[in-house]
Amino acid sequence: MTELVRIRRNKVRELQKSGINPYPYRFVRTHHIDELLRDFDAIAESETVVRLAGRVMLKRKMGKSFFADVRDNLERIQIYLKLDLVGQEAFDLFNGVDLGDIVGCEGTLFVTRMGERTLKVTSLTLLTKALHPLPDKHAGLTDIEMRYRRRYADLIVNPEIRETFVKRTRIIQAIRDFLNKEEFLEVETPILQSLYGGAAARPFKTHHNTLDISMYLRIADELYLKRLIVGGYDKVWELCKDFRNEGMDRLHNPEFTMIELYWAFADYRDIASLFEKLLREVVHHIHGTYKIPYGDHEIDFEPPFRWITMLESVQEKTGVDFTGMSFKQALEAADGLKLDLDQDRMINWGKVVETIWEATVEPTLIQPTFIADFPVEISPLAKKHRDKDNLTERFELFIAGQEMGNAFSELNDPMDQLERFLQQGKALEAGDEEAQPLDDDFITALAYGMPPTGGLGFGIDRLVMLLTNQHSIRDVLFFPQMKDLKEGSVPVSKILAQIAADEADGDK
RNA sequence: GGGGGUGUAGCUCAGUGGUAGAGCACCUGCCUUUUAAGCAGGGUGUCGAUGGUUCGAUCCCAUCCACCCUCACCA
Repeated sequence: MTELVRIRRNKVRELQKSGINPYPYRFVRTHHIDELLRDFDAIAESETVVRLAGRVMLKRKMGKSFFADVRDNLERIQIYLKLDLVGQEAFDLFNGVDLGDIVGCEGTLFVTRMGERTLKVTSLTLLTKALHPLPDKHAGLTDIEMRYRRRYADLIVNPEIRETFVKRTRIIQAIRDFLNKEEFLEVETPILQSLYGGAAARPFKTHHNTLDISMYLRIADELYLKRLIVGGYDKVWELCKDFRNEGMDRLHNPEFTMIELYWAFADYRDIASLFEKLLREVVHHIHGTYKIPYGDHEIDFEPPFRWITMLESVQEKTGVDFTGMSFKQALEAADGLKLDLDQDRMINWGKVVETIWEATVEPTLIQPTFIADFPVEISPLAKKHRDKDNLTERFELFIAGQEMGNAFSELNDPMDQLERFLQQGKALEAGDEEAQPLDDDFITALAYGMPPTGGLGFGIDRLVMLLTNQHSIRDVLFFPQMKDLKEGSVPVSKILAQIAADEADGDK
């Protein structure tokens, strides 16, 4: 490794000695490569002189000429460079070019004997010398750890994965366009908070030196957006980076992105219609159709999505209707189902229903399905159902067996909300690190009166996974969280420092 | 946290209780329409780390580190 870098570094020094800057400032392009390929015949026929820039990915020497593949943002093209045409200086320059170097080329287009569309170079500029060798030219970079740790290298040699991230951006843009059209106001609320809330999760804690107070990275922006509804905004939303100090796996990264939106004077049915419409538009915008592949499945986003209550769905799968049962009756009924259930979790009627639902219904929800009317015990931020005892006005949307959104008719009774905070406070004192602390100012806001409001939160990372057919959150994040490398790794900077030291010695 | 797997050259990977291998990359030479260009020559390595067993360990054992899968946890 050191030897490979040293060879390239020596080329840099040789260039500098002969007055060539291996890291120049600017190169004016006339075309991107995709544009050249699109209008190839016309540009070739008119012998227009074009200028392109990109990274050298392949290089073939043929005596007094070279062929090379150059890639820019979107496309690759072959360049042809021969001594007669470019002169000895440029020929020698290109002879020293390594795979991974970035070059600028000027020339005209032609088609080779083998039928390859090619740029005949008349002038060559080295734009950046790469000191680090590129991964193998055809095996590429497959080591998943290296792909996450050095995403830039992954993006260089696996250009198809760039598509996933472009789609991610387009998905967010489509959502933003939709919400703008629906007259939702995009807002920004604090990420750094002196008090966290709005979800059950352990926060990341930090310290503000000047104020000498503890601060937290937000775990949700719910409580701030609701304050804005109190303040009189009708429809607000935020693209929010949230941070949760919890386990990591295929579906969880400590830093992730959600969208939360709140809509005054609306209830959870209004939210469901809005969400359905939003997904329909986004899916169509990205795929041009409503049917998309995900793993072995084909997901059909053609609305309306199925709407079924949690209790109905349980009855459908188990034949048992838990409606109106006492806690004891529910436990007995659960026992009769002969499922392998975690008994410790089933501490009340709502938990029994949820546990059975998770075991029997959740994995079967492949096509978009709204599960509605959750038990009140497991829905502390949702308003009680207007007609049904022990239930709340809440839904979650499931697609491909994964939760894709969570919505309520929001709880806006300050007395009720205070009680729930006090309960949470007890849990916090008892050692439940995920319990929510009392947010006095939020209670104050509710005391001023929050109109009836529907709210929705949905994870962007998971939506992107769904729409790009990816199965790990790390594949839709440019830079997923990784542990630092300690033993056994030799940082590139150490190699460069060694070479710098050797050069200093040599110059004496 | 439990279970399973992986870690060898810049990259992709073989392999062995006795001085470490291939392809590509890289270096030297030849080749002016090649294309995974070709031909001739050259191994550039902390075998993830630390201990142990052994005359001798990359290999066997222990501990640790990183990553992946899975279960548990998860408003």
